[in-house]
Amino acid sequence: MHDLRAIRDNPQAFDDNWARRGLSAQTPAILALDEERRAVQTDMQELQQQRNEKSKQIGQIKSQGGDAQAIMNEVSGIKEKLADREERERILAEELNAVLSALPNLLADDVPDGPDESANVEIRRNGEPPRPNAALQHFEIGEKLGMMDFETAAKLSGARFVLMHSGLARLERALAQFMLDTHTGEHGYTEVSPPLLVRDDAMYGTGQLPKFTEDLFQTTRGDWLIPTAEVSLTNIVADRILDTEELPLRFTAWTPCFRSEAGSAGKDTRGIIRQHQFYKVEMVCIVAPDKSNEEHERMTDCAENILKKLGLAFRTITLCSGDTGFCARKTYDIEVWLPGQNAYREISSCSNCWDFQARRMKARFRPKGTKETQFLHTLNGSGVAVGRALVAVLENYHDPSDGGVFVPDVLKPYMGGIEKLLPASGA
RNA sequence: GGAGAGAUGGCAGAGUGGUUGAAUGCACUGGUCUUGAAAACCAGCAAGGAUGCAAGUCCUUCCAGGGUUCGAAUCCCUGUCUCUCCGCCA
Repeated sequence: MHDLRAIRDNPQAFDDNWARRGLSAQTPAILALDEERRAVQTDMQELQQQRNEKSKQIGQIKSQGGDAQAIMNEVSGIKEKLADREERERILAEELNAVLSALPNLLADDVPDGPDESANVEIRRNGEPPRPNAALQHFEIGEKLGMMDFETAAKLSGARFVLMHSGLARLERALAQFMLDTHTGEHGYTEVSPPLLVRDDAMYGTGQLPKFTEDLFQTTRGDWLIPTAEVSLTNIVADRILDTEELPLRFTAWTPCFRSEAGSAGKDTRGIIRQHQFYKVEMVCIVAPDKSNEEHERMTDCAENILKKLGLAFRTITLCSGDTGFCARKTYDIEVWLPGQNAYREISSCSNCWDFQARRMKARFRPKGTKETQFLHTLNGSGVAVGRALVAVLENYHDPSDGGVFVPDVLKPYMGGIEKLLPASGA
Protein backbone atom coordinates (compact mmCIF):
# COMPACT_ATOMS: atom_id res chain seq x y z
CA MET A 1 0.00 0.00 0.00
CA HIS A 2 1.13 3.50 -0.70
CA ASP A 3 1.02 6.82 1.09
CA LEU A 4 -1.57 8.81 -0.81
CA ARG A 5 -0.22 12.09 0.46
CA ALA A 6 3.24 11.19 -0.73
CA ILE A 7 1.78 10.46 -4.16
CA ARG A 8 0.02 13.83 -4.15
CA ASP A 9 3.23 15.58 -3.17
CA ASN A 10 5.39 13.95 -5.78
CA PRO A 11 3.51 11.86 -8.33
CA GLN A 12 6.42 11.91 -10.77
CA ALA A 13 8.65 10.06 -8.35
CA PHE A 14 6.10 7.27 -8.09
CA ASP A 15 5.55 7.00 -11.83
CA ASP A 16 9.28 7.04 -12.49
CA ASN A 17 9.83 4.29 -9.98
CA TRP A 18 6.95 2.15 -11.23
CA ALA A 19 8.26 2.60 -14.76
CA ARG A 20 11.32 0.63 -13.66
CA ARG A 21 8.98 -2.31 -13.14
CA GLY A 22 7.51 -1.74 -16.56
CA LEU A 23 4.32 0.01 -15.47
CA SER A 24 2.80 2.90 -17.35
CA ALA A 25 2.02 6.14 -15.53
CA GLN A 26 -0.42 5.39 -12.72
CA THR A 27 -0.68 8.63 -10.83
CA PRO A 28 -2.94 10.60 -13.19
CA ALA A 29 -5.78 8.15 -12.59
CA ILE A 30 -5.02 8.00 -8.87
CA LEU A 31 -4.90 11.75 -8.45
CA ALA A 32 -8.13 12.22 -10.39
CA LEU A 33 -9.91 9.71 -8.18
CA ASP A 34 -8.37 11.20 -5.08
CA GLU A 35 -9.42 14.70 -6.00
CA GLU A 36 -12.98 13.68 -6.67
CA ARG A 37 -13.19 11.71 -3.50
CA ARG A 38 -11.93 14.59 -1.39
CA ALA A 39 -14.42 16.96 -2.94
CA VAL A 40 -17.26 14.57 -2.13
CA GLN A 41 -15.83 13.97 1.30
CA THR A 42 -15.70 17.64 2.15
CA ASP A 43 -19.25 18.01 0.99
CA MET A 44 -20.31 15.01 3.02
CA GLN A 45 -18.58 16.22 6.16
CA GLU A 46 -20.27 19.59 5.91
CA LEU A 47 -23.66 17.92 5.85
CA GLN A 48 -22.68 15.69 8.75
CA GLN A 49 -21.68 18.74 10.71
CA GLN A 50 -25.06 20.35 10.10
CA ARG A 51 -26.84 17.20 11.14
CA ASN A 52 -24.81 16.92 14.33
CA GLU A 53 -25.32 20.55 15.32
CA LYS A 54 -29.05 20.48 14.76
CA SER A 55 -29.42 17.20 16.58
CA LYS A 56 -27.71 18.75 19.55
CA GLN A 57 -30.11 21.67 19.41
CA ILE A 58 -33.02 19.26 19.43
CA GLY A 59 -31.61 17.64 22.52
CA GLN A 60 -31.34 21.00 24.26
CA ILE A 61 -34.83 22.09 23.26
CA LYS A 62 -36.35 18.82 24.35
CA SER A 63 -34.56 18.82 27.67
CA GLN A 64 -36.16 22.19 28.32
CA GLY A 65 -39.55 20.81 27.35
CA GLY A 66 -39.78 22.77 24.08
CA ASP A 67 -41.14 21.73 20.68
CA ALA A 68 -38.38 20.75 18.25
CA GLN A 69 -40.52 19.48 15.40
CA ALA A 70 -39.40 22.16 12.93
CA ILE A 71 -35.73 21.38 13.34
CA MET A 72 -36.39 17.67 13.28
CA ASN A 73 -37.98 18.04 9.87
CA GLU A 74 -35.00 20.06 8.73
CA VAL A 75 -32.59 17.32 9.73
CA SER A 76 -34.64 14.78 7.84
CA GLY A 77 -34.03 16.83 4.71
CA ILE A 78 -30.30 16.91 5.32
CA LYS A 79 -30.23 13.17 5.76
CA GLU A 80 -31.46 12.49 2.25
CA LYS A 81 -28.72 14.55 0.67
CA LEU A 82 -26.22 13.05 3.06
CA ALA A 83 -27.06 9.46 2.14
CA ASP A 84 -26.24 10.23 -1.49
CA ARG A 85 -22.87 11.77 -0.65
CA GLU A 86 -21.97 8.95 1.69
CA GLU A 87 -22.68 6.39 -0.97
CA ARG A 88 -20.58 8.22 -3.55
CA GLU A 89 -17.76 8.68 -1.11
CA ARG A 90 -17.80 4.99 -0.25
CA ILE A 91 -17.65 3.96 -3.91
CA LEU A 92 -14.83 6.35 -4.72
CA ALA A 93 -12.82 5.27 -1.68
CA GLU A 94 -13.27 1.66 -2.72
CA GLU A 95 -12.11 2.34 -6.26
CA LEU A 96 -9.11 4.25 -5.04
CA ASN A 97 -8.22 1.49 -2.66
CA ALA A 98 -8.53 -1.12 -5.38
CA VAL A 99 -6.08 0.77 -7.56
CA LEU A 100 -3.61 1.45 -4.78
CA SER A 101 -3.60 -2.05 -3.34
CA ALA A 102 -2.75 -3.55 -6.72
CA LEU A 103 0.37 -1.44 -7.23
CA PRO A 104 3.77 -2.85 -6.26
CA ASN A 105 6.20 -1.37 -3.79
CA LEU A 106 8.66 1.30 -4.87
CA LEU A 107 12.14 0.01 -5.61
CA ALA A 108 15.24 1.08 -3.74
CA ASP A 109 17.60 3.34 -5.65
CA ASP A 110 20.34 0.73 -5.69
CA VAL A 111 18.19 -1.95 -7.31
CA PRO A 112 19.64 -2.54 -10.78
CA ASP A 113 17.29 -1.91 -13.70
CA GLY A 114 16.43 -4.74 -16.02
CA PRO A 115 13.51 -6.58 -17.55
CA ASP A 116 13.90 -10.04 -16.00
CA GLU A 117 16.20 -12.41 -14.15
CA SER A 118 18.90 -12.07 -16.79
CA ALA A 119 19.66 -8.62 -15.41
CA ASN A 120 20.12 -9.69 -11.79
CA VAL A 121 23.49 -8.74 -10.38
CA GLU A 122 25.76 -11.12 -8.53
CA ILE A 123 27.30 -9.50 -5.48
CA ARG A 124 29.35 -12.31 -3.93
CA ARG A 125 30.20 -15.98 -4.05
CA ASN A 126 31.14 -18.41 -1.38
CA GLY A 127 32.72 -21.84 -1.65
CA GLU A 128 34.11 -23.78 -4.57
CA PRO A 129 31.39 -25.35 -6.74
CA PRO A 130 32.18 -29.03 -7.22
CA ARG A 131 31.90 -30.07 -10.87
CA PRO A 132 32.11 -33.85 -11.05
CA ASN A 133 32.08 -35.48 -14.47
CA ALA A 134 28.78 -37.29 -14.33
CA ALA A 135 26.83 -35.62 -11.57
CA LEU A 136 23.43 -37.08 -10.86
CA GLN A 137 20.36 -35.02 -10.20
CA HIS A 138 18.83 -35.22 -6.75
CA PHE A 139 15.85 -37.31 -7.81
CA GLU A 140 18.12 -39.87 -9.40
CA ILE A 141 20.12 -40.07 -6.22
CA GLY A 142 17.00 -40.21 -4.10
CA GLU A 143 15.40 -42.92 -6.18
CA LYS A 144 18.57 -45.00 -6.24
CA LEU A 145 18.66 -44.74 -2.50
CA GLY A 146 15.12 -46.06 -2.61
CA MET A 147 13.94 -43.32 -0.31
CA MET A 148 12.30 -40.87 -2.68
CA ASP A 149 9.02 -42.11 -4.08
CA PHE A 150 7.17 -40.06 -6.67
CA GLU A 151 4.84 -42.83 -7.79
CA THR A 152 3.24 -43.32 -4.44
CA ALA A 153 3.00 -39.58 -3.95
CA ALA A 154 1.28 -39.24 -7.32
CA LYS A 155 -1.16 -41.98 -6.39
CA LEU A 156 -2.02 -40.13 -3.19
CA SER A 157 -1.92 -36.56 -4.36
CA GLY A 158 -1.04 -36.14 -8.02
CA ALA A 159 1.85 -34.31 -9.62
CA ARG A 160 4.28 -32.10 -7.72
CA PHE A 161 4.22 -34.13 -4.54
CA VAL A 162 6.80 -36.49 -3.13
CA LEU A 163 6.95 -39.15 -0.48
CA MET A 164 10.29 -39.64 1.25
CA HIS A 165 11.12 -42.17 3.90
CA SER A 166 13.81 -43.65 6.09
CA GLY A 167 17.10 -41.78 6.19
CA LEU A 168 15.99 -39.24 3.63
CA ALA A 169 12.90 -38.28 5.62
CA ARG A 170 15.08 -37.96 8.65
CA LEU A 171 17.63 -35.89 6.78
CA GLU A 172 14.92 -33.44 5.81
CA ARG A 173 13.88 -33.11 9.44
CA ALA A 174 17.52 -32.80 10.49
CA LEU A 175 17.99 -29.90 8.11
CA ALA A 176 15.01 -28.08 9.54
CA GLN A 177 16.09 -28.69 13.13
CA PHE A 178 19.60 -27.52 12.39
CA MET A 179 18.34 -24.33 10.76
CA LEU A 180 15.96 -23.54 13.60
CA ASP A 181 18.59 -24.20 16.23
CA THR A 182 21.06 -21.96 14.43
CA HIS A 183 18.60 -19.08 14.07
CA THR A 184 17.39 -19.28 17.64
CA GLY A 185 20.77 -20.11 19.20
CA GLU A 186 23.14 -17.94 17.19
CA HIS A 187 21.08 -15.38 15.28
CA GLY A 188 18.73 -14.14 17.96
CA TYR A 189 15.45 -15.24 16.41
CA THR A 190 12.42 -16.35 18.39
CA GLU A 191 10.97 -19.65 17.29
CA VAL A 192 7.28 -19.57 16.43
CA SER A 193 4.87 -22.35 15.61
CA PRO A 194 2.19 -20.48 13.70
CA PRO A 195 -1.14 -21.33 12.09
CA LEU A 196 -0.87 -22.64 8.54
CA LEU A 197 -4.37 -21.54 7.60
CA VAL A 198 -5.08 -17.80 7.61
CA ARG A 199 -7.85 -15.37 6.80
CA ASP A 200 -8.19 -12.92 3.94
CA ASP A 201 -6.92 -10.09 6.13
CA ALA A 202 -3.59 -11.76 6.74
CA MET A 203 -3.10 -12.54 3.06
CA TYR A 204 -3.95 -8.97 2.21
CA GLY A 205 -1.51 -7.66 4.81
CA THR A 206 1.50 -9.41 3.32
CA GLY A 207 0.38 -8.68 -0.24
CA GLN A 208 -0.73 -12.08 -1.56
CA LEU A 209 -4.25 -10.69 -1.88
CA PRO A 210 -5.97 -9.31 -3.80
CA LYS A 211 -3.68 -9.84 -6.82
CA PHE A 212 -2.24 -13.32 -6.46
CA THR A 213 -5.12 -15.63 -5.60
CA GLU A 214 -4.24 -18.01 -8.40
CA ASP A 215 -1.01 -18.95 -6.61
CA LEU A 216 -2.82 -19.99 -3.45
CA PHE A 217 -4.82 -22.90 -2.11
CA GLN A 218 -8.06 -22.13 -0.32
CA THR A 219 -10.11 -24.36 1.96
CA THR A 220 -13.82 -24.93 1.50
CA ARG A 221 -14.54 -22.69 4.43
CA GLY A 222 -12.54 -19.86 2.94
CA ASP A 223 -9.21 -19.94 4.78
CA TRP A 224 -6.01 -19.80 2.80
CA LEU A 225 -3.09 -22.21 3.13
CA ILE A 226 0.04 -20.19 3.69
CA PRO A 227 2.44 -20.15 0.73
CA THR A 228 5.17 -19.13 3.19
CA ALA A 229 5.39 -18.57 6.95
CA GLU A 230 6.07 -14.92 6.10
CA VAL A 231 2.30 -14.51 6.11
CA SER A 232 1.77 -15.85 9.61
CA LEU A 233 4.88 -14.30 11.10
CA THR A 234 4.58 -10.81 9.65
CA ASN A 235 0.92 -10.51 10.52
CA ILE A 236 1.78 -11.01 14.17
CA VAL A 237 2.15 -7.24 14.36
CA ALA A 238 -0.89 -6.40 12.25
CA ASP A 239 -3.13 -3.75 13.79
CA ARG A 240 -0.71 -3.06 16.59
CA ILE A 241 1.12 -0.03 17.87
CA LEU A 242 4.42 -1.19 19.32
CA ASP A 243 6.76 0.54 21.74
CA THR A 244 10.28 1.28 20.57
CA GLU A 245 11.71 -1.02 23.25
CA GLU A 246 9.99 -4.01 21.70
CA LEU A 247 12.03 -3.66 18.51
CA PRO A 248 13.52 -5.31 16.66
CA LEU A 249 11.34 -8.42 16.55
CA ARG A 250 12.93 -11.44 14.92
CA PHE A 251 10.79 -14.51 14.30
CA THR A 252 11.64 -17.83 12.74
CA ALA A 253 9.34 -20.74 11.94
CA TRP A 254 9.54 -24.11 10.29
CA THR A 255 6.37 -24.72 8.35
CA PRO A 256 4.99 -26.45 5.32
CA CYS A 257 4.29 -24.03 2.46
CA PHE A 258 1.55 -24.57 -0.10
CA ARG A 259 1.68 -23.18 -3.61
CA SER A 260 -0.57 -23.92 -6.53
CA GLU A 261 2.26 -23.25 -8.99
CA ALA A 262 -0.25 -22.05 -11.54
CA GLY A 263 1.61 -20.71 -14.52
CA SER A 264 4.70 -22.78 -13.90
CA ALA A 265 3.58 -25.72 -16.02
CA GLY A 266 6.57 -27.42 -17.55
CA LYS A 267 9.04 -25.83 -15.14
CA ASP A 268 11.05 -28.15 -12.92
CA THR A 269 8.61 -30.98 -13.48
CA ARG A 270 11.00 -33.64 -12.25
CA GLY A 271 12.18 -33.89 -8.70
CA ILE A 272 11.34 -31.84 -5.67
CA ILE A 273 12.57 -28.41 -6.72
CA ARG A 274 9.05 -27.16 -7.33
CA GLN A 275 6.28 -28.80 -5.34
CA HIS A 276 2.78 -27.94 -4.21
CA GLN A 277 3.93 -28.54 -0.66
CA PHE A 278 7.37 -28.05 0.84
CA TYR A 279 9.01 -27.19 4.12
CA LYS A 280 10.72 -23.91 4.67
CA VAL A 281 12.40 -22.25 7.61
CA GLU A 282 11.41 -18.63 7.43
CA MET A 283 12.84 -15.51 9.06
CA VAL A 284 10.80 -12.37 9.63
CA CYS A 285 12.04 -9.14 11.16
CA ILE A 286 10.02 -6.18 12.33
CA VAL A 287 12.16 -3.09 12.77
CA ALA A 288 12.12 0.69 13.04
CA PRO A 289 12.37 2.41 9.64
CA ASP A 290 15.94 3.60 10.13
CA LYS A 291 17.11 0.06 10.85
CA SER A 292 15.73 -1.90 7.93
CA ASN A 293 18.63 -1.62 5.50
CA GLU A 294 21.03 -2.83 8.13
CA GLU A 295 18.63 -5.61 9.13
CA HIS A 296 18.32 -6.68 5.51
CA GLU A 297 22.07 -7.31 5.34
CA ARG A 298 22.01 -9.07 8.68
CA MET A 299 19.16 -11.33 7.65
CA THR A 300 20.90 -12.25 4.41
CA ASP A 301 24.01 -13.11 6.44
CA CYS A 302 21.92 -15.40 8.62
CA ALA A 303 20.67 -17.29 5.57
CA GLU A 304 24.16 -17.49 4.08
CA ASN A 305 25.51 -18.75 7.37
CA ILE A 306 23.24 -21.79 7.12
CA LEU A 307 24.74 -22.68 3.75
CA LYS A 308 28.28 -22.06 4.98
CA LYS A 309 27.74 -24.41 7.89
CA LEU A 310 26.33 -27.02 5.53
CA GLY A 311 29.43 -26.66 3.37
CA LEU A 312 27.43 -25.68 0.28
CA ALA A 313 28.75 -23.33 -2.39
CA PHE A 314 26.48 -20.42 -3.19
CA ARG A 315 26.26 -17.00 -4.70
CA THR A 316 24.20 -14.02 -3.65
CA ILE A 317 22.53 -11.77 -6.16
CA THR A 318 20.52 -8.59 -6.11
CA LEU A 319 17.30 -8.95 -8.03
CA CYS A 320 16.84 -6.40 -10.78
CA SER A 321 13.79 -4.16 -11.07
CA GLY A 322 11.88 -6.55 -13.32
CA ASP A 323 12.46 -9.56 -11.09
CA THR A 324 11.79 -7.98 -7.70
CA GLY A 325 8.57 -9.14 -6.08
CA PHE A 326 5.41 -7.13 -5.52
CA CYS A 327 6.00 -6.26 -1.87
CA ALA A 328 9.74 -5.88 -1.96
CA ARG A 329 11.73 -2.71 -2.15
CA LYS A 330 14.89 -4.73 -2.60
CA THR A 331 15.59 -8.44 -2.68
CA TYR A 332 18.69 -10.60 -2.35
CA ASP A 333 18.42 -14.12 -3.66
CA ILE A 334 20.86 -16.74 -2.50
CA GLU A 335 21.52 -19.46 -5.04
CA VAL A 336 23.07 -22.76 -4.04
CA TRP A 337 25.28 -24.77 -6.33
CA LEU A 338 23.63 -27.92 -7.67
CA PRO A 339 26.16 -30.23 -9.39
CA GLY A 340 23.37 -32.29 -10.94
CA GLN A 341 22.04 -29.24 -12.74
CA ASN A 342 25.47 -27.71 -13.16
CA ALA A 343 23.89 -24.46 -12.04
CA TYR A 344 23.14 -22.18 -9.14
CA ARG A 345 19.50 -22.41 -8.04
CA GLU A 346 17.53 -20.22 -5.69
CA ILE A 347 17.42 -21.50 -2.13
CA SER A 348 16.64 -18.29 -0.28
CA SER A 349 15.12 -14.93 -0.97
CA CYS A 350 15.56 -12.07 1.49
CA SER A 351 13.44 -8.98 1.00
CA ASN A 352 13.14 -5.62 2.62
CA CYS A 353 9.51 -4.62 2.27
CA TRP A 354 10.02 -1.21 3.84
CA ASP A 355 6.68 0.10 5.14
CA PHE A 356 4.69 -1.47 2.30
CA GLN A 357 3.24 -4.41 4.20
CA ALA A 358 3.06 -2.44 7.44
CA ARG A 359 0.73 0.08 5.81
CA ARG A 360 -1.48 -2.71 4.56
CA MET A 361 -1.72 -4.32 7.96
CA LYS A 362 -1.55 -1.13 10.03
CA ALA A 363 1.55 -2.19 11.92
CA ARG A 364 2.92 0.86 13.67
CA PHE A 365 5.14 1.91 16.51
CA ARG A 366 5.57 5.00 18.62
CA PRO A 367 9.13 6.31 18.56
CA LYS A 368 10.31 7.03 22.09
CA GLY A 369 9.47 10.51 23.26
CA THR A 370 6.98 11.25 20.50
CA LYS A 371 3.23 11.10 20.21
CA GLU A 372 3.10 10.27 16.54
CA THR A 373 2.88 6.76 15.28
CA GLN A 374 4.98 5.56 12.38
CA PHE A 375 4.72 2.54 10.16
CA LEU A 376 7.20 -0.20 10.89
CA HIS A 377 9.44 -1.83 8.35
CA THR A 378 9.07 -5.53 7.67
CA LEU A 379 11.58 -7.96 6.22
CA ASN A 380 11.34 -11.61 5.35
CA GLY A 381 13.76 -14.20 4.14
CA SER A 382 14.07 -17.92 3.73
CA GLY A 383 16.51 -19.35 6.14
CA VAL A 384 16.42 -21.52 4.05
CA ALA A 385 14.05 -23.61 1.90
CA VAL A 386 14.32 -27.08 3.41
CA GLY A 387 13.34 -29.06 0.30
CA ARG A 388 15.90 -27.32 -1.83
CA ALA A 389 18.52 -27.64 0.88
CA LEU A 390 17.86 -31.36 0.77
CA VAL A 391 18.38 -31.30 -3.00
CA ALA A 392 21.66 -29.50 -2.49
CA VAL A 393 22.89 -31.92 0.14
CA LEU A 394 22.01 -34.92 -2.03
CA GLU A 395 23.83 -33.59 -5.06
CA ASN A 396 26.82 -32.13 -3.24
CA TYR A 397 27.39 -35.01 -0.80
CA HIS A 398 26.75 -37.81 -3.24
CA ASP A 399 29.26 -40.64 -3.31
CA PRO A 400 29.25 -42.10 -6.83
CA SER A 401 31.28 -45.11 -5.71
CA ASP A 402 28.36 -46.61 -3.80
CA GLY A 403 25.41 -44.37 -4.59
CA GLY A 404 25.33 -43.17 -0.99
CA VAL A 405 25.10 -39.70 0.45
CA PHE A 406 27.32 -38.42 3.24
CA VAL A 407 25.63 -36.62 6.09
CA PRO A 408 27.08 -33.12 6.49
CA ASP A 409 28.88 -32.69 9.81
CA VAL A 410 26.46 -30.13 11.21
CA LEU A 411 23.54 -32.50 10.65
CA LYS A 412 25.11 -35.52 12.33
CA PRO A 413 23.82 -34.61 15.80
CA TYR A 414 20.31 -34.85 14.39
CA MET A 415 20.75 -38.14 12.55
CA GLY A 416 20.93 -40.59 15.43
CA GLY A 417 24.33 -41.94 14.47
CA ILE A 418 23.74 -42.19 10.74
CA GLU A 419 26.78 -40.81 8.94
CA LYS A 420 25.88 -41.81 5.42
CA LEU A 421 22.68 -42.73 3.63
CA LEU A 422 23.14 -45.94 1.66
CA PRO A 423 20.95 -47.62 -0.96
CA ALA A 424 18.68 -50.35 0.37
CA SER A 425 20.17 -49.86 3.76
CA GLY A 426 16.77 -49.24 5.24
CA ALA A 427 18.54 -46.80 7.47
C1' G B 1 -22.38 -30.14 18.40
C1' G B 2 -25.68 -27.98 22.87
C1' A B 3 -26.25 -23.84 26.66
C1' G B 4 -24.68 -19.19 28.38
C1' A B 5 -21.49 -14.59 28.80
C1' G B 6 -18.76 -11.04 26.37
C1' A B 7 -15.91 -7.71 22.43
C1' U B 8 -14.81 0.06 24.73
C1' G B 9 -8.38 4.20 24.03
C1' G B 10 -0.98 1.40 24.45
C1' C B 11 -3.07 -1.92 28.65
C1' A B 12 -6.86 -2.75 32.48
C1' G B 13 -11.73 -1.21 33.14
C1' A B 14 -16.58 2.21 33.87
C1' G B 15 -20.37 3.60 30.90
C1' U B 16 -27.82 1.22 28.55
C1' G B 17 -30.61 6.84 23.74
C1' G B 18 -28.93 13.68 23.96
C1' U B 19 -22.01 18.62 24.85
C1' U B 20 -19.54 10.73 26.10
C1' G B 21 -14.28 10.72 22.07
C1' A B 22 -15.77 8.31 26.23
C1' A B 23 -15.08 8.07 34.02
C1' U B 24 -11.12 5.76 36.78
C1' G B 25 -6.43 3.18 37.24
C1' C B 26 -1.77 1.70 34.93
C1' A B 27 1.74 2.93 31.22
C1' C B 28 3.75 7.11 28.64
C1' U B 29 5.37 12.64 28.10
C1' G B 30 6.49 17.43 30.45
C1' G B 31 7.04 20.02 35.13
C1' U B 32 7.64 20.81 40.73
C1' C B 33 10.45 18.66 44.64
C1' U B 34 15.61 16.08 45.16
C1' U B 35 22.94 16.27 45.09
C1' G B 36 20.89 12.32 41.71
C1' A B 37 17.07 8.78 41.58
C1' A B 38 12.63 6.85 43.66
C1' A B 39 8.19 8.40 45.91
C1' A B 40 4.73 12.31 46.08
C1' C B 41 2.30 16.29 43.66
C1' C B 42 0.75 19.25 39.11
C1' A B 43 -0.20 19.11 33.87
C1' G B 44 -0.66 16.59 29.23
C1' C B 45 -1.82 12.12 26.63
C1' A B 46 -6.66 7.70 21.25
C1' A B 47 -6.31 6.72 16.04
C1' G B 48 -7.39 7.94 11.07
C1' G B 49 -8.98 11.72 7.75
C1' A B 50 -10.78 16.62 5.43
C1' U B 51 -9.75 21.78 5.44
C1' G B 52 -6.26 25.87 6.36
C1' C B 53 0.08 29.60 5.35
C1' A B 54 -0.78 28.82 10.37
C1' A B 55 -3.40 28.88 14.91
C1' G B 56 -7.39 26.25 14.48
C1' U B 57 -12.04 24.18 12.75
C1' C B 58 -14.60 19.96 11.25
C1' C B 59 -15.61 14.61 10.11
C1' U B 60 -15.18 9.40 11.16
C1' U B 61 -14.11 5.50 14.52
C1' C B 62 -16.33 2.19 21.28
C1' C B 63 -15.33 -6.01 16.93
C1' A B 64 -17.52 -5.90 11.55
C1' G B 65 -21.82 -5.03 8.38
C1' G B 66 -26.90 -3.60 8.15
C1' G B 67 -31.31 -1.26 10.71
C1' U B 68 -34.41 1.98 14.22
C1' U B 69 -34.03 7.43 15.64
C1' C B 70 -33.84 14.36 14.78
C1' G B 71 -29.74 11.99 17.72
C1' A B 72 -26.63 5.33 19.09
C1' A B 73 -20.76 2.98 22.68
C1' U B 74 -25.84 2.57 24.55
C1' C B 75 -31.90 -0.28 21.17
C1' C B 76 -32.82 -4.25 16.95
C1' C B 77 -30.84 -7.87 13.08
C1' U B 78 -26.70 -10.53 10.80
C1' G B 79 -21.66 -12.01 10.87
C1' U B 80 -16.82 -12.70 13.15
C1' C B 81 -14.01 -13.62 17.33
C1' U B 82 -13.15 -14.61 22.67
C1' C B 83 -14.49 -16.86 27.32
C1' U B 84 -17.35 -20.42 30.65
C1' C B 85 -20.14 -25.06 31.24
C1' C B 86 -21.73 -29.80 28.86
C1' G B 87 -20.77 -33.40 24.88
C1' C B 88 -17.19 -35.30 21.33
C1' C B 89 -12.14 -35.69 19.99
C1' A B 90 -5.87 -35.70 18.08
